[in-house]
Amino acid sequence: MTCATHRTSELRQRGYRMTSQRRVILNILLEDGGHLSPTEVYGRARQRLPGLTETTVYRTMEFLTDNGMVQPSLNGDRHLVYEISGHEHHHLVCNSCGRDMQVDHTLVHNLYHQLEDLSGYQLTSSHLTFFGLCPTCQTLLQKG
Amino acid sequence: MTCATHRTSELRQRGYRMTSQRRVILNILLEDGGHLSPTEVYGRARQRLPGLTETTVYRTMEFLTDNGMVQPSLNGDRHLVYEISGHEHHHLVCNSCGRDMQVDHTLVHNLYHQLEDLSGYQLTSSHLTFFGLCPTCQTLLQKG
DNA sequence: GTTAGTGCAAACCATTTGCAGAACG
DNA sequence: CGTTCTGCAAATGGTTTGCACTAAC
Repeated sequence: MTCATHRTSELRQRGYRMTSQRRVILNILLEDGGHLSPTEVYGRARQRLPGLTETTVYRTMEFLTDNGMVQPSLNGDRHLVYEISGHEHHHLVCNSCGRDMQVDHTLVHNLYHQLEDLSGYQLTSSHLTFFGLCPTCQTLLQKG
Repeated sequence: MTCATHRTSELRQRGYRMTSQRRVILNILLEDGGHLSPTEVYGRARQRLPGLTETTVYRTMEFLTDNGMVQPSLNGDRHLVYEISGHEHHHLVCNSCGRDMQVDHTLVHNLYHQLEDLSGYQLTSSHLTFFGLCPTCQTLLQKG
């Protein structure tokens, strides 16, 4: 079963429909893998789907968010951006040198299950950033 | 040394000034402890400081963010909100209705230690947000 | 006195809404 | 066929900008 048909049936089960607009927007987010603003999504999607409107992009982003397929967040300019769900990446940032280490998602798995059990929520994604001092900066600070 | 004077000297060291506007806004965020939108901050701050403008609130929020004193994030409605830095509390947000549940920090404690052991980092703080569907919205979506 | 910061008013741009028609299943 | 979904156009509202004035130090 392909990615697209899987998502289609997922929507159908809930009484929604897979449209060309939703398919194109999903593919754009999948291909990019990063954060895109509604305007950026619109700019790319209209090339594949002339006649598409920004209104539809906004409504689609909200719809996909409600269905757990995309994830909203803020970019550095405090503007709304979206990324496809399922690409879990977490950050471990050094306050001193700014080094950013990726955190393996398997570490977070246990926490996920504990959270789901305790809250009743069905988790789809997360944004985790940890701040601290990396090993190098710890020794540098100790030397003074 | 009080909280306010500490922040004042912190700013002064960088060539900035502590103003009544910045002090009031910081206090409001400290007292609330939660997430406030620029409009909410404005609504509360103008009561203590008549004549304050929304422009100043926006500029102050950006300024405090750049100086690490407040933290921007998204609320459930995908709107920009701010909270004071240094409060260790984590979020569990429903993608559908926006309900936001607090996550007990003790849950995250284990993860902290695992991360420190594995990475060698010395953790100081974190910003954790989990997304998913709350129990209510899970049943609503299944009905369609 | 010098420079950072604020108020004001206007512009800007992202986002939302109502409604009629099109498309999906 | 019925309901969901989209396009259109217009309104809304959050956010930004330029400039003259005020206040911090």
